[in-house]
Amino acid sequence: MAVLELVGQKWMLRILWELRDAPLTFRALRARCDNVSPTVLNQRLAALREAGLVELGDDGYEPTELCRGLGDILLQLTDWSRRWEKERPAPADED
Amino acid sequence: MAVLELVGQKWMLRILWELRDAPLTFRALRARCDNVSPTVLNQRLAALREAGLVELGDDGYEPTELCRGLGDILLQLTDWSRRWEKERPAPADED
DNA sequence: ACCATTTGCTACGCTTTATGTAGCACTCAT
DNA sequence: ATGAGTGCTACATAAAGCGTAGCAAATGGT
Repeated sequence: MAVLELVGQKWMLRILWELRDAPLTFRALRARCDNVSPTVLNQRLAALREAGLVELGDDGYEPTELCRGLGDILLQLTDWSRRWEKERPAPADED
Repeated sequence: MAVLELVGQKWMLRILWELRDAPLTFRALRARCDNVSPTVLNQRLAALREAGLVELGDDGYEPTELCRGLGDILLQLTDWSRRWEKERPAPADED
């Protein structure tokens, strides 16, 4: 299950999520991702580009056709997330 | 998108994936996850339990009802993964 | 040509997180 | 009591991430 290793890395899901509907420049994407350090962002984008999931176009980074299916799944994930946040036990205060 | 932070942590997707159809003991789960260090596994399981997604039953750790929907999404993710592995550009050799 | 702005991206020192091994406390069967 | 299984923790080391600063190239304005 190679995708779990790729997409299970920190920031990966977030990055793909932020690119879901419009291209973003490196800096804009960084801003969307809570100003993740450019070092990590670059590493992730490099991995995503090598995997053929993201490409750098004229308007910034955008998901490739290959990535569309993943986008749908991410949408379902966030749908599920909303339901989960309503039903989950503890309101997520840390200790 | 709180779920992205929870589930985007290292090993999280893998853990949920390994628990997809049968309960696993702490040690068995650890073995399935490439012998991830017990420190991290315990941290992740604690987070998943606090989130109400996983519980410790008589036969080991298992996803809760709340988690079922997520399981379906994970299945789709692995479906997508199989397609992706056929069509992706580089055969994933590291450098 | 010159300057300011924006682009993608890298370098560096520091903190956080993960790893790997060992082992504790507990339960249960023998 | 012994041995094997359980969940989980401690500790030192290695890896990953963070935050800030800044570089080189491209763009637009004067």
